[in-house]
Amino acid sequence: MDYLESLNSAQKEAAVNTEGPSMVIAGAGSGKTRVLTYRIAYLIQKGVDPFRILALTFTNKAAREMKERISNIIGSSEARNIWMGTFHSIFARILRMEAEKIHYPSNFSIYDTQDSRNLLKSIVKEMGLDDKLYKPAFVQNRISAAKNNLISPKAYREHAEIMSDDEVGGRPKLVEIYYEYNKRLFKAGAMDFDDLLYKTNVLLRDFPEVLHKYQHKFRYLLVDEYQDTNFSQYLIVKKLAALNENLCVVGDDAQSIYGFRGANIQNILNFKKDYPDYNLYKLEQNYRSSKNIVGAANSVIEKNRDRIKKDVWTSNDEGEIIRVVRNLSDNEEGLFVANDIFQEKNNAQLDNKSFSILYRTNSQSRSMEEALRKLNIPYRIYGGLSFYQRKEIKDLLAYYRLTANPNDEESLKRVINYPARGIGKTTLEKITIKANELDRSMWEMMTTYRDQLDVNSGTKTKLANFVTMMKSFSAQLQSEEAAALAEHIAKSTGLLRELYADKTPEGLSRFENIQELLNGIKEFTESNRPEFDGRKPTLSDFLLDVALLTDADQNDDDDNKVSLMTIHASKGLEFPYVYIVGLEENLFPSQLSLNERSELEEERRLFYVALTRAEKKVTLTYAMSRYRYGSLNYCEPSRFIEEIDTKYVDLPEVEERRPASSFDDTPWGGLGSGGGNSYSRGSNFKRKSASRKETSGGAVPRNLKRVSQVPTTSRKTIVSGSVVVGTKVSHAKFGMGKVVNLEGESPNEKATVFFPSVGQKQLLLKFAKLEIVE
DNA sequence: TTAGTTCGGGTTTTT
DNA sequence: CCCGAACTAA
Repeated sequence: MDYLESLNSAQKEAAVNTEGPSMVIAGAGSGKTRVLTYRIAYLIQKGVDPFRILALTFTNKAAREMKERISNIIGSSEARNIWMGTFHSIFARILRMEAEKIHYPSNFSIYDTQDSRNLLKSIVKEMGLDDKLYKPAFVQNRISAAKNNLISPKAYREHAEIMSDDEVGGRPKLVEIYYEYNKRLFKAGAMDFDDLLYKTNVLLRDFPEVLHKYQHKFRYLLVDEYQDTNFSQYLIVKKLAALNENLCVVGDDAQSIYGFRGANIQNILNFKKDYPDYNLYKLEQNYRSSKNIVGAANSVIEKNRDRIKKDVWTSNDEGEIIRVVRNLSDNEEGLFVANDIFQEKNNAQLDNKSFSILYRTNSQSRSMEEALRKLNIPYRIYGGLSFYQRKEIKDLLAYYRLTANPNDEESLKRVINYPARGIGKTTLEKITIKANELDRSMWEMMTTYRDQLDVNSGTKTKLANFVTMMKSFSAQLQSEEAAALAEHIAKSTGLLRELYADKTPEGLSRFENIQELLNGIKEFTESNRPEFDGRKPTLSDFLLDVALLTDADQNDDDDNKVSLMTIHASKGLEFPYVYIVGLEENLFPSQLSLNERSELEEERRLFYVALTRAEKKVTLTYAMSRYRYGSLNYCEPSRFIEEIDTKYVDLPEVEERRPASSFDDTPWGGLGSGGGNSYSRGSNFKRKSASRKETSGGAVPRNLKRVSQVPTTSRKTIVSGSVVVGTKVSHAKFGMGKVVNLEGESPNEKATVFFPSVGQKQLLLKFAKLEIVE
């Protein structure tokens, strides 16, 4: 077991003390995954049966990679037998096996966020409630929070505080929606994401023999990213670990970024209470990042009040100082980043995969993508609209789900008239109403109780045809292999034909996506995973797998690409060069976090996570204006920038009297022209932020201030209307040029100007202080 | 019933 | 800006 020698003493202690409860508090980049990997490898080499190890990870990809590493260490494929995966996928598997105990079909459907939102929408409508008040997203969050805290509809009604919250908010009927929502899920044989954990708790609570079975089965429990577990998950772990208490949780309170999803840092603090004689291991040496990055990250996280004291340090090089780059607009921010990556790549002969661009919201990826495409830099976006959320994929999957579980209402509604079969809204409405009346599922109304439907005979025939088709699929569920049945369904429903007929580029790509899905199913059918015990996987096995896939789980054949993702998605990853973009007030930190200290602190932890992804170099960027809701907004730099201890960071110079000089920071300004970007440790920057604290109100007055500033400084410069195509102008940096085009409306007029020295540039008139030459 | 259009409203992060 | 709901015409 010489592999253990590569660990430092704290890591090694954490890896080899396998008995009893232990908690590993692991600073960013401190080799947490290594400890977890080695600990499991060590267990197996000591003779523990892999089937008796349960390891809960944050993504399925993390699980897959860890299994691979363990296999390499122990030199056998035994590792594949470990129960390793996300909470959701592991317990979905267990629920499948135990489903009938809680009166669910073993083929229960898993509703994703969209499905459950649609269901809520129809419930609100059916109950005749105002959907402005009972917004589906709001209702969904409220119910999700309840479920994550194991509050049943009944407990919800009896909870005075919750009920009065709803009352005050003008939503007294929320609890009724919750009741109905659960009822409908049950009737549809479906669970939402939260149910997978909730129902597991019910199962372990109401069936002692089941609890005992799994307590005995799982002799060793490991939980990664413990800081991101919610109460529901906490309780599952506590129950399963109660017998052997061989529980190891690993986490870092400073990286807790899923509070919005019910994650509770208290779980880390409670550990002490639940297991008083636990072992605590602190991993504080960072192996990932340079001294500058570690120092910067530490100086930021110190600003949080709620935290466990930790002293993360590194013996790595000093490294490069953190850059802050200001840009005029979101598009120019993208151009800057793309140009900068291009340059860094050439200077140091680096791979694309050394770079990562991190942002707060998915919508920010667009300007980055466009700029990268312009320079032909290959990139890959993680997250956003994932493959499995695309319409055509969801449509086909809905057929599969309906085949496995005909009561699945959301799937039924999705496909009953796609491709068009003449079963329209009216018919569907009639079925729903009657189904609610008789307390039956829609499917039952279309089969057993079809006579009771008040529809004309033509429609009845159409319904009967649909039912016959679906029944024929269901009949083949057990006999046919997943891949064969999947293809059969795609063809005989007419869905494939429909997409094939569409020759638009989008249609083409939709068709390709379907092919890709079918290929994926084929691959799945041929994989022979231990959980199938040698039997061939069916379509419903595939569905379980697919419902819980994360986008991060997607593999890419060619992985030498720049990575683009949200900071949330970057958790656990590392890159030599990291660009954190959009560092603006109201974006990062998010506008919605500004009212609560706890939420602002979560944003700060998010920033901490972003910084600590980097090994060598961090570049922070922000834009002075950004398109949001389709219109231009002015932005202030994020408070997080100035929270970094100034010795680790280079701030841009801000010349207050000449805002247009920010052109110095534009990509073309910096590109090639060496000293173009002049930064100093910005005292101006500081001064500005001080004034911000005085107006401690919201964003609005600040933005107004910024806008009104502009005209007062534009005496000699071009104002709207004073320039036409052909006008000769002069720019402080680019020299003489000629206007070749004008677009946009005042005050956002954009001029395309040709400069002999640098070529064509797009300039916003109100920023670029152009002087008219003739 | 369908397809095509307009209109209004909403946008954090994710299993 | 992008989506879905509502409306309109065939």
